[in-house]
Amino acid sequence: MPPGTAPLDTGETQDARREDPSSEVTPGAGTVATTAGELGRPATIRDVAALARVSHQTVHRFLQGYEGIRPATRERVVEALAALEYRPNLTARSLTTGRSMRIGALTHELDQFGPSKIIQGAAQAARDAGYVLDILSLDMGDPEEIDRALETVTQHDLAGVLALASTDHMAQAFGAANFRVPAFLAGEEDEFASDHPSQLTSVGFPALIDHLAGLGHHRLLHLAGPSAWSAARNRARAFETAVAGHGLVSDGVAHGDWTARSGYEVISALPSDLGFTAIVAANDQMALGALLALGERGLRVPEDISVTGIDDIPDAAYFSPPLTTLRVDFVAQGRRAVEHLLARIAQREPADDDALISQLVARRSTGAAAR
Amino acid sequence: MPPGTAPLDTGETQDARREDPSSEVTPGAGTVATTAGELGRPATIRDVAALARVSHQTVHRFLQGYEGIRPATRERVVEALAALEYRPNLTARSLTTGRSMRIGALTHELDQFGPSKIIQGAAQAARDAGYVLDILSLDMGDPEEIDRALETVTQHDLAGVLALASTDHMAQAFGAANFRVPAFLAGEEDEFASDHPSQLTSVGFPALIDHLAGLGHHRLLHLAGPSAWSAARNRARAFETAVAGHGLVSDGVAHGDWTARSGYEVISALPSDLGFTAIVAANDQMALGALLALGERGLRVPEDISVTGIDDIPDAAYFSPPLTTLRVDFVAQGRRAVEHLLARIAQREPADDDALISQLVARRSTGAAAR
DNA sequence: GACCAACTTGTTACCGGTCACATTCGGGAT
DNA sequence: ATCCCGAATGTGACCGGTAACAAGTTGGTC
Repeated sequence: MPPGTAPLDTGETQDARREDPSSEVTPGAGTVATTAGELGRPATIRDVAALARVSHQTVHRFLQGYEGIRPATRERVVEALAALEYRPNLTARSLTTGRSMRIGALTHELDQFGPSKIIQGAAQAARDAGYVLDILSLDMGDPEEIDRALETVTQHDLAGVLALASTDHMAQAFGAANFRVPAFLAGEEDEFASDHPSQLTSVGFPALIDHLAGLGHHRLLHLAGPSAWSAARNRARAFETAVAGHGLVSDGVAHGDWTARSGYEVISALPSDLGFTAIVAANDQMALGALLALGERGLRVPEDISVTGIDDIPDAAYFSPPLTTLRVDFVAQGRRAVEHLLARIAQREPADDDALISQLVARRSTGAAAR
Repeated sequence: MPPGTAPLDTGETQDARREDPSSEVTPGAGTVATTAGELGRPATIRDVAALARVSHQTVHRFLQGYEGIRPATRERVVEALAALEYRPNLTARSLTTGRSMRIGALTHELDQFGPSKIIQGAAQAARDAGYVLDILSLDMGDPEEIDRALETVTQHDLAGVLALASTDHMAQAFGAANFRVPAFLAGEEDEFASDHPSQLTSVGFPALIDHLAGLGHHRLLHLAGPSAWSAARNRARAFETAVAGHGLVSDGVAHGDWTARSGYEVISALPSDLGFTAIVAANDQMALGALLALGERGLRVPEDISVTGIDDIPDAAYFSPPLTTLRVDFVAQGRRAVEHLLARIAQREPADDDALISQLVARRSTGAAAR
């Protein structure tokens, strides 16, 4: 279903008004009493009250779901509400209550699979709880960017802030920040650790290494992400742990920057005599680059060498060959982060969550070790 | 630089307060006069005024950049502002002014390359203009989703709404909606049309077809997107036009759904005797699927058949083989959409924009036509 | 029919900026 | 010194909800 693309147009425009003089207006009933949908200011609670010939407070009570309103009164309110197409002004509401129903999400690299999926999950969870997720996508690289974002955040009164930090730099900046509202600083979900509650080897990083070991691989190369990323470190650590646990040999760690290009370059630069028989890339993109580099070196995958990724991006199933990888549930991570934040906002303990466990997805990029 | 992934953590938390009793408090100067960063209510304009021994209006004037404030007075205000760590309350501001500095962006499929890049550009442009972009990612498929989103939009008073419609369904829903604020409904940027102002054949869709023609290809297959997407129709139309313009033969149009899977399945399902020598996919993902399917059919790319995509997603350069494609500037599209909206909000004419022209990126997936 | 409690409804003030208007201040001219 | 005028500053109301409290109704009881 998902499209690969969705660009924009020359721009149809539309006006923010509508002709619909379907309702009656009480003549002289206050300043406004505009007809529904007219271009004038939207109806307020007092306009509704005037039309219904009650006090604004009665309208307010109705909107709050208060039961003790006489049926006759209630009916007039309902009618006025409909006639004026009343919509509560959330700005005014949050000014008095001091609470808003908006959560700010500070993130970056939104064009990447992981972050965007996390945001998707977070947006879902927020919406389910009646909140709106305001996404503030930071442009890293600009050092002032974070400061400006924080400034923004503190001004738009938010119910809470979700700070999605991927790198140490961001984590540090967020950690030092004074958001003035409940904040939840989320970093890397360490779901690859082998000391996980679940001892199953059929899932998670151990499953991946187990899979490779079962195919006869002994020497493995880890193609890691940049070490400033907690995700990269966690994955590298999980790799080492799992390798050691299986009595295999790590042939060292090469560092890329998550991109396919870096995977390509790292593998291309390797000396001609590869000591390992399998490459465990820290994400699918780098695995993609590795596949290309291996092909150019005349090595077949998986006959000569096996390659695995992490994430299971949608395209991974259609690489040449289709990539064996660990599926990560980013959406759940985003949802969980919001739930934690909501708990914090409500000043209650967050629900214990199940461990997120990545799933091994075996495809054709892994095969029996050569010779 | 971009990461392939960025998951979350077990959740470091942080409190929204800070110990910093660095500033002096005027004893008894009003109700508040809290020390900076304390957990009490944030300082208001009146708190600042009390501390500076001026009226709230003077503080207001200062904040507005009013020049006519006596130096001595000004200094007291500046000090009070700093001491109390004053931050304007944008909620209160927009309540009175009736204007907010927030733009809502209705979109969907945010996990896809095109949409996320568009949003990135839109967020940039919005920020440059001092606005914040509130991203409302819709979950298509749920028919009520759009209605709820519209409800949300009308309640959170926004300066304007950017409706990014990819499909006819969404365009229709947005078109029928009453946003009550300036709105800009953006659809597919038709940058592939061959009747474009620019007659250059070195860019855009004609360049792609020209490239293929130059390699000796005569019969081409278009692997199109779902026809409910305006982008799919535009690209298909541009394909037909360009093909006709070069005296080539279109071998028909096959429809996918933008995914690699659909590209794979469509190409796999083709009869064994392919009449064409090149596949022009409407996006890179489908081209990826096509590459895999062709490989499985024993066809080499580009020796036996050439394949092209559209978008130039970052991974396309590392497909096996690297994909010849048209690079589309989604970021610019997003930026442009926001600029149009801002013009509409300011009730001025939008600046004429240059035509967006996709660039041919020739890589190794295209080669001389077989035989 | 009077009286009281419970139920309905209304009144007023407030949130934190902004706006329109009023008032006070300061310095030059007389 | 006095007067005047523009510059500087202050006052009060308002935006659209919400909250606290007050007032008006209703119904039941004696």
